[in-house]
Amino acid sequence: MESLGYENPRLDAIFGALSDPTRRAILARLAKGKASVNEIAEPFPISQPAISRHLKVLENAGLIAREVDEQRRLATIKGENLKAAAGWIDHFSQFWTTSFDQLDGLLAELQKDREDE
Amino acid sequence: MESLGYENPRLDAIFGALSDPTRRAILARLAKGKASVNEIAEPFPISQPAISRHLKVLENAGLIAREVDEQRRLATIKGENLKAAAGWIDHFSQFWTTSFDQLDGLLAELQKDREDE
DNA sequence: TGATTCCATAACAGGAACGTTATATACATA
DNA sequence: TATGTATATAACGTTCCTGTTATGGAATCA
Repeated sequence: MESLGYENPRLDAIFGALSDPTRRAILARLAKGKASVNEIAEPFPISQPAISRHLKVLENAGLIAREVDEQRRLATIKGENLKAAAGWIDHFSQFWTTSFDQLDGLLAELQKDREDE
Repeated sequence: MESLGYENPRLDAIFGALSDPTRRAILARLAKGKASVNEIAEPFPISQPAISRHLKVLENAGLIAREVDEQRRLATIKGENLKAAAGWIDHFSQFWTTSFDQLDGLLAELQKDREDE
């Protein structure tokens, strides 16, 4: 099962990628379908190299995949790693929405995850 | 309804706060209940001022609240803003449902929680 | 009062992040 | 072949982030 221990570089990268408004907007754009770098860059007031680097950050976080189409590089959304982020949040959100009775079980689960590392 | 536009400083702060493993661990600790700064700092190999600053980052992101108890400053989890992050992810996850199969139920639950507010 | 505990803030250093412009590379086309 | 288009990378500067040590303030206790 998914690790939820102290250190988790994958979550670092995912949340770090999501913390930038340009990158969130890029993901929003890609949610409508794959797009080339220039198509992605068009609405933003920053340079093309800056966009290329944002794309690399998203790629390193596993949030997008890239493919080659002639001289263009198309980017597509990759949902799996975003699921990891949603899963982390959801996991903890349970602590604030469930009764204290169930808290112990959830805590035991967390503890187990940490020990799995 | 919640804004999902290009810029959203609140999401910047929330995702930025979550991108650090120490801060995620602090939230995990606080999920077990309120704690003082020293109690929070105890398991970490970093100095108390460093912990104090992490707490300030979490507070600025609206992820924790603080209260005074004699000479101690207790911190508690504050779920609302974390739901904003979950909501952002959830919103876009609609487009990638293929890879979100097993999370659908949980996300629906989250959605319900948000509507209850 | 004086000492101790708990926590915050200031000042600083090292490195990461994000932007820029300039340039290189690869493919497409005339 | 020469040229234009699409994208990546290099080099650089500025700002932000995270840690440190030193210190200050408030509450507690001897």
